[in-house]
Amino acid sequence: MTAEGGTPHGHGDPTTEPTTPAHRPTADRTTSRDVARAAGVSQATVSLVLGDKWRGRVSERTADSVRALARELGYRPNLAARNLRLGRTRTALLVVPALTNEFFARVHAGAAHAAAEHSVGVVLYPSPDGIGPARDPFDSARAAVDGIIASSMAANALATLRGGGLPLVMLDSDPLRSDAAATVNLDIADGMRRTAEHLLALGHRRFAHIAAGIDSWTFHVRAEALATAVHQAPDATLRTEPTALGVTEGRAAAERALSGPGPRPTALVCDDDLIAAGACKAARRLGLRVPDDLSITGFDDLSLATALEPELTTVRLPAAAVGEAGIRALIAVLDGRAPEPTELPGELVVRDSTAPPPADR
Amino acid sequence: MTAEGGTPHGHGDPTTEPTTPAHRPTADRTTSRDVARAAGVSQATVSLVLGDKWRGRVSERTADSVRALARELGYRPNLAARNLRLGRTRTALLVVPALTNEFFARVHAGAAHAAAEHSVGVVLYPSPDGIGPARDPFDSARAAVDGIIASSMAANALATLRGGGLPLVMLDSDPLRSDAAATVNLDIADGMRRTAEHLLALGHRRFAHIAAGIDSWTFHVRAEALATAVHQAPDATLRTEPTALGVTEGRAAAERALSGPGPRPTALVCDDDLIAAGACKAARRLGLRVPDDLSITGFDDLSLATALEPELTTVRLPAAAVGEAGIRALIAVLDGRAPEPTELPGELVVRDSTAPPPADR
DNA sequence: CTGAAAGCGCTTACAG
DNA sequence: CTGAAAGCGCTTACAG
Repeated sequence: MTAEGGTPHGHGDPTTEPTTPAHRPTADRTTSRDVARAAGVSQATVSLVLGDKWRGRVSERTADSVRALARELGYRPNLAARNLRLGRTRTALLVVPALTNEFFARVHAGAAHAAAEHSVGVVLYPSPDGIGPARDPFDSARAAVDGIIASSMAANALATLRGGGLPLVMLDSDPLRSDAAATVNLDIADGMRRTAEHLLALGHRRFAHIAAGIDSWTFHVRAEALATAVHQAPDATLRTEPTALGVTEGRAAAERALSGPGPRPTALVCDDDLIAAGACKAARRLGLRVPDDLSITGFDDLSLATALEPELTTVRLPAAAVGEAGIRALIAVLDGRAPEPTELPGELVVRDSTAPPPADR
Repeated sequence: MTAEGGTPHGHGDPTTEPTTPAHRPTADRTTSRDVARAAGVSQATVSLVLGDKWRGRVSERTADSVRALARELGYRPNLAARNLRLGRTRTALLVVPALTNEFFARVHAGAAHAAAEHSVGVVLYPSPDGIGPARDPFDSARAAVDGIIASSMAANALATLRGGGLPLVMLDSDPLRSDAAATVNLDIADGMRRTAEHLLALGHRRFAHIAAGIDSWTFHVRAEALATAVHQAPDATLRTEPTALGVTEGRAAAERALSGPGPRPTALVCDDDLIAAGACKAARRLGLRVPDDLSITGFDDLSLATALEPELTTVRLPAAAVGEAGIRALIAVLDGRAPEPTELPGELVVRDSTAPPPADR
């Protein structure tokens, strides 16, 4: 298996070009040596010119001719060779629970964007089991990387990641309990607090938390912040209904919350927008109007939030900014600089899925 | 910038270990040489044992000790060196228009899954401009790859991709006009035909196509197939309203289609689920009930399709299977085998957004 | 059963 | 202003 597949060798002019040795694993790709030969200069000169380090060391004329020949011959530097020589790859591994979740797709987009600005590559490793530890990111991604950025990983997923001895940047993870080289935090607690205060101000007192049943920092914080904020109102009640992430699962959990014993909650606080979408469906099934009979909030502000009707009140999380900050922090670490600790705010976006509870109308 | 950041060197035992040369770009990572030295064997033996090619060539005892030492020292092979030596990377570059579109996230998931089974890595390159040509995927992704898989690219995006001289597999693209090494097709036309026939059978005659205004094969086919199928009914009419991909954009286009001159269409055929979600919002704004007053169909069957109310009638595209087939085709090409041409079917999923037109009720 | 050697393609001191 | 040489860490014939 070579890069060019089964194509037979087809050397240039065998009379001017010395015969290559029999063992030739990399097929017929143009190398810097080929360019050097064509230009009548040394390999070093080619490297200097193409690496833009030639000023004052190579004549303008030579540089021009090298560049022309390189283009003509379709020369592309062999990255494996460069990486080996340089001892670094300028590539970061981004580990996320699942890319089909738009939040992580945005984190990736932000990371890729920031990385491109610094001529750094991003290799993605979506943890196969949704959340949870990748068995071996190094084996599976197979990429040579300089460092790792991991987002929103479950608590027990860290060990595997630290195995490589590579610098690790944690995103949306416990800033205290991490031995990461840097962290990028989201002020999740503040977002949840604002949500609760918004609902309390509307008059809600009976809350249900449709909570992602995932053992990760980001969801623990949501639960705690919600409980703390709700109980500021002495007469407020809060029950919790755990669910997997997803519309169907969220619907089932919301149905349980709405049809359980005791007085029905008037506000469903959901741990993300997918769950909230499910909660909206549950409400409709039970004949409850949103927001007239029931208020529902989400988290993340995915595109789903405005695709729904009514549009979701939710906490906007700057996912792309998280990815960008992650890359910047990693680059700082790799450059031996101290990364500036980052905490990104969320923003409560009030839309049409929240209103005063029915009793108050 | 080294892999370990600013940490100072900290060699093992300097009395037993010869001093390393001054220039040491790759910090203090354990190499196969270190393992060999520790085990008292040659580097070759380490390579053989760890590459599982030792049977009959190295004693069981030696192999065991090498493995133990490798683990103990935390040895990880330098991929750059291996890639250079082998002349291949076992890595594929996946180029998609935008990862925040769930369809492509699923294509990636399928590709990553199939790739992992074959110990192949996938590096992702989301085209920055949404659709359209990546400026230079090789520079930006910076990964050394053996081949490229590109999905649903605009017609003019191909040239850049072929620049590398690497084998190219095209997904969801024109099977005829491609000089790719292999293609994986989706039977888009059939899906659109079934959609039209479903609506015709319900009694619809006035159609509007809310069409993605993107110059790519996949959308051209949708337009053609719809027009052909609709015009099987001699009294059917079809107007087209172009839009960018997205909920907001789809809503605006649907509003234009619904409030244009002439009799109002009774069915809105949308080029994807996001546009359809926008169309649903447009209907509600105009006081039209879906599906009683207006039928709406989508394409893709994203999770959005069932998050909406009513749930969307749409064409399910096997996105993950597309990604898987892409990887398999690329591996076949790289191995010098002829890839089996693949055409994956779509499936019309009838849900609650389509019904007979109001006149027939 | 094991080791010494070559070489993948690149970049960077170093010598002229 | 330019070239010859070394070496990154690996794998694979090849020689014993």
